[in-house]
Amino acid sequence: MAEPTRPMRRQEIRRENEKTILVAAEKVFAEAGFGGATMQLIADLAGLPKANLHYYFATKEELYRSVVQNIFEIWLQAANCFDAARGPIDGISAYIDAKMEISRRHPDGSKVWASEVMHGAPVLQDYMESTLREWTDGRVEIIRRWIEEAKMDPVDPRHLLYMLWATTQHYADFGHQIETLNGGKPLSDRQWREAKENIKRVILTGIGALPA
Amino acid sequence: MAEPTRPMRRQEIRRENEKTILVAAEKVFAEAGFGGATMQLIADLAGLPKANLHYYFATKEELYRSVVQNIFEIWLQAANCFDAARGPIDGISAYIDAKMEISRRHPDGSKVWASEVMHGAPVLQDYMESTLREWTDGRVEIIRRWIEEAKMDPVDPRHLLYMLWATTQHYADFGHQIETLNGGKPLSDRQWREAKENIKRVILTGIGALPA
DNA sequence: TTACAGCTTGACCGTATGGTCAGCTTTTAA
DNA sequence: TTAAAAGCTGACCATACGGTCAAGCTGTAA
Repeated sequence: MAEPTRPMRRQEIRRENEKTILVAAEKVFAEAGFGGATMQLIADLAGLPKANLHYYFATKEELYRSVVQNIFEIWLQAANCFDAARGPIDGISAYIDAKMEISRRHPDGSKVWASEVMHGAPVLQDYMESTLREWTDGRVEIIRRWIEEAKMDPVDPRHLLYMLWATTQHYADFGHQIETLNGGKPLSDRQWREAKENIKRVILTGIGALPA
Repeated sequence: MAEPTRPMRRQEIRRENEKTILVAAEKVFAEAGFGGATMQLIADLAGLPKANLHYYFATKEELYRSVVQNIFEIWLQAANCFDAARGPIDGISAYIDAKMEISRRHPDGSKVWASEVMHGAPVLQDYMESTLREWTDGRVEIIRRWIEEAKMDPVDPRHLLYMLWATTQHYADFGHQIETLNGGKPLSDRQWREAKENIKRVILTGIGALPA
């Protein structure tokens, strides 16, 4: 755009094209599902010939796997909020904020992830049985400690985690439904803030971390 | 099975075949998504020739629409729990029970519904803009009254509803993830009961309907 | 018994899709 | 300057899919 056809570095070309393709793919996979997505659709959205996609990603499955792994990384990063926290108020608040931000900024990625899990996690089974399980076990331990230290009521840590996942993820996966019920308009900044505050208040109060 | 080829009534034939096809279709759509599902797969699972499916359901879209409408009916029925209730404890408890029962008994239907909404509700848009909106507005009004009557804290009714939907639906849509984290085994009767109780306690306490 | 309507199905068709490839252009490094 | 490596792409292919249809079968009602 700026410079008239400055020669691109190999590295740049690769990085840029892979990025372009991944962004397009994420959107198409989110909108149509794996089965409904076509390489042609992704290529059109990326503004590249279909054969070019196959140069960077040998198969549709490989491209899909890349998209799913990408969002999984983001998802795991949000996990860190949990660690440094001194108690449930800090930790869970930060986690809800982080997950809601993901739902807002990466709704397509969230949908792809949800779709993947819903269909039995054909490509992510390994991750789920290793990384995800470890992560979950770690947080369960943290929550258990909070309960021992009387920082919250004795709530089953796993079901609490599911509740956090479900509630935050819902704003991405069911965003269309929420939008429809919101008069066809996306949630405003204010509404997102209210959503976060409601979730935090109900859950933190519900587990006895905040005074009722 | 019982009688050796007793001649079937026309009505019976139709009802039975439609039922068989719908059951098979629900499963295949849930597992593969609309795009990934094939009429052949559904036919095989139903134990009928593919051409026979097209006799009862002209197109894949029509079959899909029937499946989605079916689950939507069930979904709406659970709504009634809300109505007769005298307060949030009764109403929300019953609703959580009903929705969790749906997640347990109709996980495939739940997934199809989730998938449909995630992909922008191409066939259900009308329902969402009429039936679902009316239903939602009605419950919002009920919750608002409960708040006025000081039966619960002033929580935003919409975000509370989303929380109920999300949390209960999660056990169907992300059932595979939950199962994986449960050591590869489905939740037991006891675990389902614990799930329900945890959700109820956290939410009802969180909205100030139960004493902390 | 018969004639008709509804049900069944193997064979078939057009199309769209994932994937391939040969030949071209551009970058790179010596 | 040059030759190899990397990137690009139009044309092509085999397959699988949704859908059709004509011919046969079966329940129904007179």
